[in-house]
Amino acid sequence: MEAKMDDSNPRYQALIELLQTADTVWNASRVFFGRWDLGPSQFNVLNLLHLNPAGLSQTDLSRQLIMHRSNLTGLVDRLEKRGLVQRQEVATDRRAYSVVLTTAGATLLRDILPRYYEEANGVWDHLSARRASELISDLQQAAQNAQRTARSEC
Amino acid sequence: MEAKMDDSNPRYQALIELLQTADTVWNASRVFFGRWDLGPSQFNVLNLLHLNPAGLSQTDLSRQLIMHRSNLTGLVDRLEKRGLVQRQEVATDRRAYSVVLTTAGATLLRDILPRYYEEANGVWDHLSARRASELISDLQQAAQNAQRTARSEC
DNA sequence: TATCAACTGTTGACATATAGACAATCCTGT
DNA sequence: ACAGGATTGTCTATATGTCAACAGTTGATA
Repeated sequence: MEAKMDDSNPRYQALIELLQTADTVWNASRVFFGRWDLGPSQFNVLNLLHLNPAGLSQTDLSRQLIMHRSNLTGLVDRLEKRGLVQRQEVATDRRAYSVVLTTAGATLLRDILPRYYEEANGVWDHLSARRASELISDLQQAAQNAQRTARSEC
Repeated sequence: MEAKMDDSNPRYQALIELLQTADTVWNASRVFFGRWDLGPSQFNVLNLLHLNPAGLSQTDLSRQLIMHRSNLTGLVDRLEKRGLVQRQEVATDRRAYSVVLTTAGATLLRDILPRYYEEANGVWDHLSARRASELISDLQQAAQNAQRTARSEC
């Protein structure tokens, strides 16, 4: 017996709820980062560079952020204009830049991160650490299924 | 004892996973709707109009889609240019339009919806209907927490 | 070595999102 | 009746995302 497939199906509802919740969380993060005049994507770049002090190429960044490399041009432009990151030439490859955090960028990030973790924690206040782990694996499975679907589309 | 708040905290991981999964699902939906040359937002508009045959004003649409009304100008423009929706003047309010599905729009939607429900179902294949319901309430709670946080920011 | 495919960052055209300002219109309270 | 505040859709500027095309660079192979 196949599951009923319409807009009253709980799995469909769960998908809608997933998208809406993520949108709400994303918007809340936009408000949060607004305090420092940063977008969530700008923060993600800073955060990645913080985890990779040696620097990352724009293509590396685009892969980790799961977005097209052309986005990184403007994203890094704006961060560089504010002096938070810096494009460094790579001796071994004249095509690529190594994007690194500046001192100002690192300082800003040290200000943001503790509050960020605190806010993030608050979102799942009602969840035990154990349930959080279950949730993670459910979500990962869903992402895999969605990606499989998308690939089979091509 | 406070929970440890850094990037190894399972609640933080769950938040990151939520955002990544939603992004993956959203991208998969973009690929899916690409078959009909529609963006997910365009589909959402059509879907809402399908549920409201009497039509909705652009402000109504913006509220249900949780986005700024100015977005609806271009969104409805593009759908109207393709003949999928129509702006109808409202007798009782000369400021507002009533946006309605055209016959072509309804036909297109009837083609899309069954396949859409099927794909949506596939994303949560691994979840029982019962677990799906639990997931929904967890997500709703998270959305509430995030929104509360965002409001207290202002 | 010469060539050619793959990769790098940039650009342009476009879709989608925000925010703020605007004129036209509506509604409410006096 | 009318003044003033709220609402509606649109416009602009800006940020963010897609994709395709591009030139310059790299590297592998004949």
